[in-house]
Amino acid sequence: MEEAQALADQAALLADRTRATFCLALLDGRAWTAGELAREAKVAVSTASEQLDRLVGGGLLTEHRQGRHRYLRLAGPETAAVIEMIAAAGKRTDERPRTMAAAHRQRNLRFARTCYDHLAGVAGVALADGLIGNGLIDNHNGLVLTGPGRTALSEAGIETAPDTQRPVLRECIDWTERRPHLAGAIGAAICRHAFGAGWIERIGSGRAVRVTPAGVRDLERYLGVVIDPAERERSAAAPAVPAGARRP
Amino acid sequence: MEEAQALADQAALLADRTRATFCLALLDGRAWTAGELAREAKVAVSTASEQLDRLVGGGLLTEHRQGRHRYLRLAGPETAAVIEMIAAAGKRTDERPRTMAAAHRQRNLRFARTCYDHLAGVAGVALADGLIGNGLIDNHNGLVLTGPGRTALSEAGIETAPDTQRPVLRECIDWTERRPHLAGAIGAAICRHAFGAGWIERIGSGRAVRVTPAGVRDLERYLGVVIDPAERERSAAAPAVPAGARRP
DNA sequence: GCGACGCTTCGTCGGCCGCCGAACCGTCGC
DNA sequence: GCGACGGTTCGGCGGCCGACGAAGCGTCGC
Repeated sequence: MEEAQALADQAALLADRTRATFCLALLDGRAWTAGELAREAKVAVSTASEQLDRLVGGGLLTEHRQGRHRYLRLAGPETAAVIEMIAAAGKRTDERPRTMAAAHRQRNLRFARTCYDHLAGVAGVALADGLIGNGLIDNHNGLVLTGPGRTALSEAGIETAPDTQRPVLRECIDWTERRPHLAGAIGAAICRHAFGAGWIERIGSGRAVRVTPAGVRDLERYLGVVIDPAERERSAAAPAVPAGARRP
Repeated sequence: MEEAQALADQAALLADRTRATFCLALLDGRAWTAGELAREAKVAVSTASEQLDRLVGGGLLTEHRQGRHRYLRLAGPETAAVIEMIAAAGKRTDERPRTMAAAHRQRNLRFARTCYDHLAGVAGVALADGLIGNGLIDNHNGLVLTGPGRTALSEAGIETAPDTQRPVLRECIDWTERRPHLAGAIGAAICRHAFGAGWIERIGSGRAVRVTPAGVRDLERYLGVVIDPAERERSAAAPAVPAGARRP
């Protein structure tokens, strides 16, 4: 009944190419202006303005007006997770890239990217595995930063005091790797610091990032995590995951 | 670009009251016929037939034709998770039930229900917590059934051999409790056996289930898990969870 | 065989929705 | 002040999409 209507309304927010483009762009966790988003989606600013109203009204986006600018960002990490999940569900058919440039772009994206406000991809998963293997993070009862972990992060210059009431550390399933990586306040702090310290930098305007030599060095030095850039070359093909447990 | 189109197409499958009704009904994990679904959504069978084509074509549903019947079910656990996630995202405004009957229904649903093919709700979370506390399930490195756990489940009559290649045991965030419960092949096996052995039974035609006295007894006897039916009375109000980490 | 039944296909209608351009409003810079 | 600029509002257009009924097809039961 009206529960169905609510579900339909919620889904309808993403069921449009223009609005979907907005949300995918905003998945990088940054705030965009209305005009930037209009250009990104190649629509008139008037169109963008109306569609953004709907997304804000539906609770997917939050806005922040400042002067003559209207800044928009995703409402929160859960929103980003929903969008990633639906997008991943549509990726059943792991289509192969058609051109060399596309293959190159896909390889970059698979290797390292931002997932809303934290790190994902092969490198993101490796980081999570490394910190758990090191004992800097304990996964015995949920994910918890250990004493040594807190020390190591502090020494690396990463703030470990949660500034909000969001979960400090939580898993986020990576929908290309199908493995968990680090989200939550700490995950975001690590990502923020990695940008600030030049450990990673964006490739072009998308969500793909590159791990810099300094990043490889400092990640090993401070966190004891080894990221092998050569791994990037091997992150080409999709793992052949069946499209859900089919039943006869 | 076309990634946005794919996302929009995927979301569009759910962005319709009729199709949403179908999917919500199918969340119970059972197979429904096309006619049943048409009646559920109060549309002509011709309409249902067409919409079901789209859902099957989009990969959300699988069909199974037998005689003059067309059985439909959700394509898999991931699909159910996506649907639950979007529905939960729309539930931001935790509206209070208006009538006594609605409050009663909500209480039942919050206490125990099926989440596609496994158990959720307060009871589902309690089951997960209990098995982990008991040491029957180990959560040190993902969720793994321990030796004693395998023995206990066998003695209870629950098959522990995975029959498919789906993850044996995995967490599934419960979107009313915001706590993990047991999904995966084992989670489904437990649920299946709980129905078969009369531990739980459906209330009406929805997803709500009741834990029978026999269920309470056997869950404690075989699995060492205590489910307190009185807890049902306290599962009325929604926990006041903020609608995502808003940013200033 | 025959009707009853479950489902599908087709044609059609109505409404919603996304898009644009034009006009307008507020902000910024000189 | 003025123009430039970002954004919003409004009216209108076009297309898509979901709804239905009627006709048709295959299956089941007698």
